[in-house]
Amino acid sequence: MRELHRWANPTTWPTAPIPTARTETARMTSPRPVRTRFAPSPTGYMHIGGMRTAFFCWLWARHTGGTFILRIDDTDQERNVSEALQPIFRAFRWLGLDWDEGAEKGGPYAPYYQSQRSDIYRAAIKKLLIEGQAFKDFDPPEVVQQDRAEAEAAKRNYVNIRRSLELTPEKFAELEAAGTPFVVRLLVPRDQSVTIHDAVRGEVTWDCGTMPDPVLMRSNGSFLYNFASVVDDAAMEITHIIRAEEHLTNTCVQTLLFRALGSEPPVFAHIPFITAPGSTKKLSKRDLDKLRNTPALKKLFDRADEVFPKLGLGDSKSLSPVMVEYYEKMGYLPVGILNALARLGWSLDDKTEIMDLETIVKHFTLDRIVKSSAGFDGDKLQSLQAHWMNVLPLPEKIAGVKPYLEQVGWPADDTHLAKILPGIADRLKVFSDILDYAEFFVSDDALAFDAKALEKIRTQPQAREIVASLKKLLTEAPDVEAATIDPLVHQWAESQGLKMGQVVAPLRLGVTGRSVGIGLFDAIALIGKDSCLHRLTRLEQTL
RNA sequence: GGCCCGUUCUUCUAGCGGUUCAGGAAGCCGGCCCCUCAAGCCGGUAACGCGGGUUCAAAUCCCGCACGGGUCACCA
Repeated sequence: MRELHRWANPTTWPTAPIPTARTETARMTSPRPVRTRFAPSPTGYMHIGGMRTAFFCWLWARHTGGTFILRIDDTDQERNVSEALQPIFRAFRWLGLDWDEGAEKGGPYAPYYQSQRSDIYRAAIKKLLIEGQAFKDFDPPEVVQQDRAEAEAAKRNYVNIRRSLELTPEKFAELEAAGTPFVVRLLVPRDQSVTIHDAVRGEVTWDCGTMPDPVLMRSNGSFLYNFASVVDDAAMEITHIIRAEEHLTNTCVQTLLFRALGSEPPVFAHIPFITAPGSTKKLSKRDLDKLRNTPALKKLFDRADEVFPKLGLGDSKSLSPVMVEYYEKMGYLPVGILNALARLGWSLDDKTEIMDLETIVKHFTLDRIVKSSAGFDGDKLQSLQAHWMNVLPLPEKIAGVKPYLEQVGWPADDTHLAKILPGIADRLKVFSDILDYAEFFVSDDALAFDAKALEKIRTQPQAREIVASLKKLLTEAPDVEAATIDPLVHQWAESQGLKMGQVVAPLRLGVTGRSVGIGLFDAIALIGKDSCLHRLTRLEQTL
């Protein structure tokens, strides 16, 4: 107990650098170089909405030639911070969003973990206490709760009662001497109001008369986010705080804190939420069940349930579209994700949709951020992704697809893939889509015939005879290049008075095991004569 | 409930008083192409929350209302 409260007397506190106020002249002579930060707490995963916020911070820094900082808000040190941080770093690295200062990198304002900055917060508390801008509140939590309950019952807005400020100096000294627990609260100037000029929302004003004095330091000596965050932003010379709209209300307190600390508040930019399309609720990991049923997201969930089990990665519950990792594991391209994220609440002009990173960086400005919330549309994402996958050079496609093939035990060499991938062409939207093309990778006997397609062929008249004739045709063909087989099959169909559909369907099923896929004659050429014949024989036997 | 924010097609958005009976993209529908699927091309679909002002003129400015959201912790 005693140890816990050794901070009771400010004069015994260690000194640490106190955030310094920038001088008026320095500010006026030249605009400060932009410094933005993203400050995640170690949650064990990276939320797609958080990623978009981080992206905007990064973009603003890159657009202005400024500095982007990754700071860790780990004031609750319960969990294993290092482990819970890995997915976050991983997401940044995967997307290619680098940071100039911060966790795992260091920099002139180190440390960048809040858990390591207690001395700095302590010094700031001391300063505020000495200056009378903050005060010790000895009211125990029960009393505060009681006050709050009473205010609520009376339908009054709750404002804390400053009993500790009414104490006589003697009583105050007595409480201190006895080591009575206390919290430190900011003394809110209740006769003032706070106005900010938000870069996105414009002028926003709050009346300080109706707000409680926020707690800065808990009775156990730890600090609150709102306080630590401002101390850090001031100390790290952050010029632009770009963050989600949910923090807008915090901004009043934080502005007051910047002022109290003698620091010029940075420019705030509160960006809109990402929601589920058709809803106005924040996209949250908590209501996955609702999300999976929203039309614009359903496909993403369904695909996860199809693909992730094959890869031994669980399903859409363990790896859902609200997590950045979903996209990485599914085989999306960073440029596709970034393009989609950029278009969520920001636009370049009235028509540009396809943008690479360089274009986005070049044009990104805060004033073009939209004010209203943005629904995360899986279809739109998919279409952007499809574009970028389509323009990806072949060697990169090969490299992207290989890990998936290895994972399911269908290894293929580059030469083989260099033939197959151009055939699959734009049907490959994400790398894991390669898993849909078993026909090019599995052995003839391992190839499964699609049940539905098989049923359909069975009901088709003369299916067996057609397959038998096609086998003969293939056997006698000089080669199985598309340019050879295509006309041969056409001629034969014509000679038999058959429509191409009647001929192609069984042939496709036999050769690829499915009723859909790439151009049939290209498929035949890729699979090769022997395999095609072998597979057709198998089909004959099953018919 | 107090305070704060938001509201243009199903979705993402353009629009900052006239050049817009509102433009682009995704979706959806139809057509072309075609051995299927995908892509591509062509065409179609569909919006300024409501009510008052201001103005010669309003999606655009002002005021109400409604609806949605956020936030009100010794959480982050």
